[in-house]
Amino acid sequence: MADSALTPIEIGLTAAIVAVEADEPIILVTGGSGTGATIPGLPFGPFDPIAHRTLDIGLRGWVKAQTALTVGYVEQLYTFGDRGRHARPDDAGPHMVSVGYLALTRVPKNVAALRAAGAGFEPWYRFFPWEDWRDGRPAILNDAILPPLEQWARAAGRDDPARAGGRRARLRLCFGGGGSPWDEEKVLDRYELLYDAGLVEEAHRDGREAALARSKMPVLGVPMRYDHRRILATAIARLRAKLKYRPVVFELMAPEFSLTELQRTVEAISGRHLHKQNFRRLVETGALVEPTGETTAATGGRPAALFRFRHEVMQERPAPGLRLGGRTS
Amino acid sequence: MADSALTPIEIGLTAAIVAVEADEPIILVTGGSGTGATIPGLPFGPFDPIAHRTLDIGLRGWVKAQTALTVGYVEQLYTFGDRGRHARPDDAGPHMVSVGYLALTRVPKNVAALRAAGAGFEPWYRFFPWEDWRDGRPAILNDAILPPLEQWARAAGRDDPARAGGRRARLRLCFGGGGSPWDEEKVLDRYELLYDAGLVEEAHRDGREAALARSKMPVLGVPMRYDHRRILATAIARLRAKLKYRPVVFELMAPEFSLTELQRTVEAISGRHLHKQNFRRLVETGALVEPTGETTAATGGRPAALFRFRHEVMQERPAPGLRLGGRTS
DNA sequence: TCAAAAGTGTTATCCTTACACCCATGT
DNA sequence: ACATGGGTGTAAGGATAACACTTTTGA
Repeated sequence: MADSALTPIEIGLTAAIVAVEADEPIILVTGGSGTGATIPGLPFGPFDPIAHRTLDIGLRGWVKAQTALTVGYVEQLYTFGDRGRHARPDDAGPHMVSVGYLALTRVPKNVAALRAAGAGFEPWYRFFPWEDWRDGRPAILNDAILPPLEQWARAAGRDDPARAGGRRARLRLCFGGGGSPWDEEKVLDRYELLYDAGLVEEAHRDGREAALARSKMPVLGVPMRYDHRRILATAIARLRAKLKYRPVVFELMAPEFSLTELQRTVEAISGRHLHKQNFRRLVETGALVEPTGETTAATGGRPAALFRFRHEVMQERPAPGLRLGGRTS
Repeated sequence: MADSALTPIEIGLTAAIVAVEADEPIILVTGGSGTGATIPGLPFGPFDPIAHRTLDIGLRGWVKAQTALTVGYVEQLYTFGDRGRHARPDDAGPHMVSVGYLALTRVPKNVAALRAAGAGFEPWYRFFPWEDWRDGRPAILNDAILPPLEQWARAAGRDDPARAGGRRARLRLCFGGGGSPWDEEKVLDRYELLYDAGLVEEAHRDGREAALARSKMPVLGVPMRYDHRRILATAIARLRAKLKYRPVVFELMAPEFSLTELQRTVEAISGRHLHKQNFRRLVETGALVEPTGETTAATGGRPAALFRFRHEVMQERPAPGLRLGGRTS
């Protein structure tokens, strides 16, 4: 309980750097599909306590130095000290703790610099295809996810009926069904359930091949290095939640935008459709934006009025966000 | 962006271990008032990646070993890598990153064991007297907090009027007034504001004595070692928020309790009064508890019916908590 | 003149808030 | 009998969810 000698460990800062382009949320990955054969991962950098006073400053430091991106909003997500999760059981290398971060940015002009560094932006729904409900319930759920999950729940019942019930309840809470609605914020819970059920490649890699090999299931979504997909799941969940009570969307928008563009961006992140009128009322009654007076030549149809974010709201109201209510629309 | 050598750092796990006794939230502190002359701090232990697979397991490990407490709920709060915050500028010791945790427990029987270890439970409002609104607005706000804070906001206006406006807005958002209500969840924001204004001892210690010495202000609340009070503020804020959408209160209750006891506990944590009928309806419509059939000989007055937590809710509904609405009652 | 997207007005419903009153026990 | 805390029914107000329709441009 008092001071004692602490074990030396290395600390890495892992970032989910998010932007939105063409109504698609994208994240910066290294070693992705475009750049080579290696499995994609999130960018990360070491934390050097001598050069940087705080973890946040350290993160901004290496991101700026290595990617030439200007990240605005930065938020710490979670700290993982997992051995036996992203490390192999026989791994005897130096121990590492990684601090996960969410960072928001605008889509950059000079993608060339990133490509040179072996990095690029990828749509995040490649890694989580079941999270995009904008065109209705994704087919992958009924085709490839729920059947093996239900089998996984049943499988526990052979020895222990109560455990099967617990698994079924967990399944229902995470993936909806049986009265429970789909909750777009439970991204991490769903990923962890798939991990536990051995349906994502990472579970295999971490030594759970038993479950995976036994069922010969197709692996769901594009896997990532270490536990980076878990960090990305945390980032998506946090961003989806934060949208509702902090005006963070605007970090992802151009300085001027139409209300439909704003709605499309919110929909892209939260992965579901929103009711147009209600969305507009929320934005309006929240006094989150102000008209610039300009209009834009639309992609077709009537030109849209342009708006900009009212920075003042942050000093006016306690929780200025888009309190998107319950279900779909 | 790729792998590179990481700086070795030590990692400490710092825990805010919370219980509630006699309608008072208490936390475990080391070196507190009862035990000696040293300044109180939160208990902490090293993280040993060899002995423990994850950070959470590591925390449970040393808490169990050193305090003989059974902590139920455990939640990671935040990771601080601050130099220049809890360390002195001239500090050249080994660098340390501390991971803050919130842990909930029942009040223990054998306090003797804790005392022997130089630890004990203290009411958390000693460290944050302005956070307890159960007997109405605390006098300390008007007496000792708001006047110097307003002066601090005005002081910035001499060179830079806009900055004074920003400070005033921040003050209003954190401490209410001018239409903004008091938000009991902004515990951390308030502490950080007081820190920035030089009104807590920790700011002095960290090298901000200028502001403090200039105004010769009385120091607010009992200070703590390092940045432990900041971690405690984070813990209180998180717990107050979590109450509303997760049934965490029950970790702090005896297995059987009356509804008034439950309400008193929630009030103790959130630091404000609740409307009796509304509270009961919330508990009832939430189906969070079930009657045991027993009653208890009350402290006076009619005997109260006893209830127990319905563990099943966690498998039934998505976010089972006490959705305590807006203002006071 | 027609397609395509922008933009608006209104109503039913639920949830939150607040009120005021009755009950059972110990002294 | 009365003080003390336990326990309940019900109405007003506001926020949310859902509805269908008009307007303005480019092809």
